Amino acid sequence: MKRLTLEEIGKLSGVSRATVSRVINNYPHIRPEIRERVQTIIDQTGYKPNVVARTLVSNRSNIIGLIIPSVVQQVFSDPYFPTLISGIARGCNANNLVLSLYLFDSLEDERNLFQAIIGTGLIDGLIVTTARRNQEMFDTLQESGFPVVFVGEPDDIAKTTFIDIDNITGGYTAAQYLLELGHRRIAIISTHINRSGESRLEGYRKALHEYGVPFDDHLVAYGDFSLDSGYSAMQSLIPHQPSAVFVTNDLMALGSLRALREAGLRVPEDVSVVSFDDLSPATQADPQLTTIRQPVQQTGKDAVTMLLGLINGDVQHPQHVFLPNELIVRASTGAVRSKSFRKQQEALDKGC
Amino acid sequence: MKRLTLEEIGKLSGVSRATVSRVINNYPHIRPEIRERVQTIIDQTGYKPNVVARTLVSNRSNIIGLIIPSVVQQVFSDPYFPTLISGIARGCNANNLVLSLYLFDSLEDERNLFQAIIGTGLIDGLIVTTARRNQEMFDTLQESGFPVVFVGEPDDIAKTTFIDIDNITGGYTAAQYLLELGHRRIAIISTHINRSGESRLEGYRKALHEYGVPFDDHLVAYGDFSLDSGYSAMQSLIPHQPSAVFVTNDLMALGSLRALREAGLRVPEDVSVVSFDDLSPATQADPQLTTIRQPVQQTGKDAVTMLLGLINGDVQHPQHVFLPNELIVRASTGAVRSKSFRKQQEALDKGC
DNA sequence: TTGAAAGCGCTAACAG
DNA sequence: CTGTTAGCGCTTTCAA
Repeated sequence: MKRLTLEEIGKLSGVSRATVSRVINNYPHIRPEIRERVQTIIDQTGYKPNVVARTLVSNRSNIIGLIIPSVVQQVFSDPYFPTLISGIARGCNANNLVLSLYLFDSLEDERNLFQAIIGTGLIDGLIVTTARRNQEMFDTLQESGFPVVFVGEPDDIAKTTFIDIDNITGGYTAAQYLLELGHRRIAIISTHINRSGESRLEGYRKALHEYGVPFDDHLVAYGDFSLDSGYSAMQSLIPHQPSAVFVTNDLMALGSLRALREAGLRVPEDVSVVSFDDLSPATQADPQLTTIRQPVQQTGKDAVTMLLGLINGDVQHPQHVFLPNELIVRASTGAVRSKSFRKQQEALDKGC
Repeated sequence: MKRLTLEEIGKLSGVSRATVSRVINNYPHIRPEIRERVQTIIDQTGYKPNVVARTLVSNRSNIIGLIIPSVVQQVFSDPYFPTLISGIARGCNANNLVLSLYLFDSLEDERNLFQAIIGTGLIDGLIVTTARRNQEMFDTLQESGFPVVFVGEPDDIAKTTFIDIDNITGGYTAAQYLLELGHRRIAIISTHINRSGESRLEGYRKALHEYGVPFDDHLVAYGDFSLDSGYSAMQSLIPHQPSAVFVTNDLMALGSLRALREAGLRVPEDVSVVSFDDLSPATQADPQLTTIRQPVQQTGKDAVTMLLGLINGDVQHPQHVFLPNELIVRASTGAVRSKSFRKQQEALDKGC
């Protein structure tokens, strides 16, 4: 199957290659019969323009890159990234963009490949997730002046265009819900691996403050968004007897649930659990999780739109977008129970 | 940040652009001092060759595409695909390849985009998963003569190059294990959505046959690899009182577990469950699943190697690779219990 | 060992 | 409305 060229299509239809090009690009001023003749030949031969040649002259490849700066293996243990990717893919499909995916095995790979991406003319722009802090990449990116949209609030907001959900409000809502249920000993499992997790903690503190509940360091633990880290964090929290815990993503909540179960604590009878994300683990869990739903797909889709705006130059640069989130109540939360009530309950249980 | 060209680097170093090109491509016969001089300029200026121009002339983009022919939303509910993607990404990194990801919202998208991919010179080859049967795409692909590696056994093996695990043996191992535990009423939840699922069923039948256990239609149900479908399938199986069930992927096993729990059946005391994949749901489940581990990452990595061989022409075309799999025993399986034993147990339970 | 020149397939002035 | 022409930035003969 030899590839045809514009020139050949031109010859076949008795016109110049320029005219064929015009037909293909829907240039208006062409004699209808010529347009038709050329189109027929194109259809018959199954000719397709060479996008590489087109890219070379137009300086637009219509390819955008997605960088997830994390070690490959970790990326997909959390359904967050797959979901984000599918949102981005949606956005690409809607805008005739091709998506290139850059995942890395090592930080060295990351550095190398990253250098190979920018300034080679292959891609028009980049979406970068703030999965993990990486100041070096961040700086290189900023200096390059290359069109980039970050997904997730970066540390250095000033000159960055990014999209994220409103993490502070999300954290606030979660804590507020527990407070309204009467909980006062509310633990939190947060993270330091990116800014978004810290913002959720900030929202939690804000809610506590507004309800006059003192912030207690003993009730704060940190993980890295993985199931195992949630498990360990919960174990460290249990001795401090929280009546509720806000876990800043679903996967860590799954780990918390396991730790609680192993400690003989029931959810939600003994401890209420609110998590964050509302991805598949939330409904796969037992009990199903009360959680803050964030529109991950939408985030990805909007990131594409923003990037396209940046590339086309019709969107001004440092632009910040925050998407809303909402509380989804399921089975892992309940009203606080008094100590005496719990005692009663235990007695009852022993009666069996 | 204006992009430099070969010509300009040449001017800066006082040589022709051809020489600069040779330096960059490690052409051997260059005077060392010239090479050094040019290299210095390249380093100082941070010059990077335009990969698009290079692709145009060399007819090699070093981009490969990954097509997952499924509706976007469904793709990522199963960790199988994310894991596969990460394996493929690994393979790409190891071979200096860029990965383009094609996901679709609708079958129409699928057709359009698919047409737009092949024969445009952008990508060198394609990895296609047989997530779902799609004869039309399959045929187009075959006719095109384009380098393609399928992941997962296709229906039409003859002229196809593909990689898969040995599903028949996997199914056989699962069933055999249950048979050795003494189970005779072994149900199966399989699927029709691709050949791999059917092969697992075939292995199951083979084991039953070898152990002289008659195949019972009532003990066979089908799903689509989703959690919900596993849930429904298990519900339809429960009335036929299997003592064990072989579920052909982890996600459906999660659904089965839920159905069993709701029916008041304990795992593994009342029903043993063996699943397939050994991806994250297997260890997130309660009890953790006995399952057939398939090397999904490796499959992806090897698929890249195969594709590269096809592209370079140093691998002959219809090539079939089957990767091994192994049984991982966890907590969801146990020896069969006699009816009388079960009765006793129930009596005991009631004593509480 | 190096340079000049042709050309990959396309778009976009510029004429006519 | 259409053809001619000049590149886009690179690789690769072909000479020198």
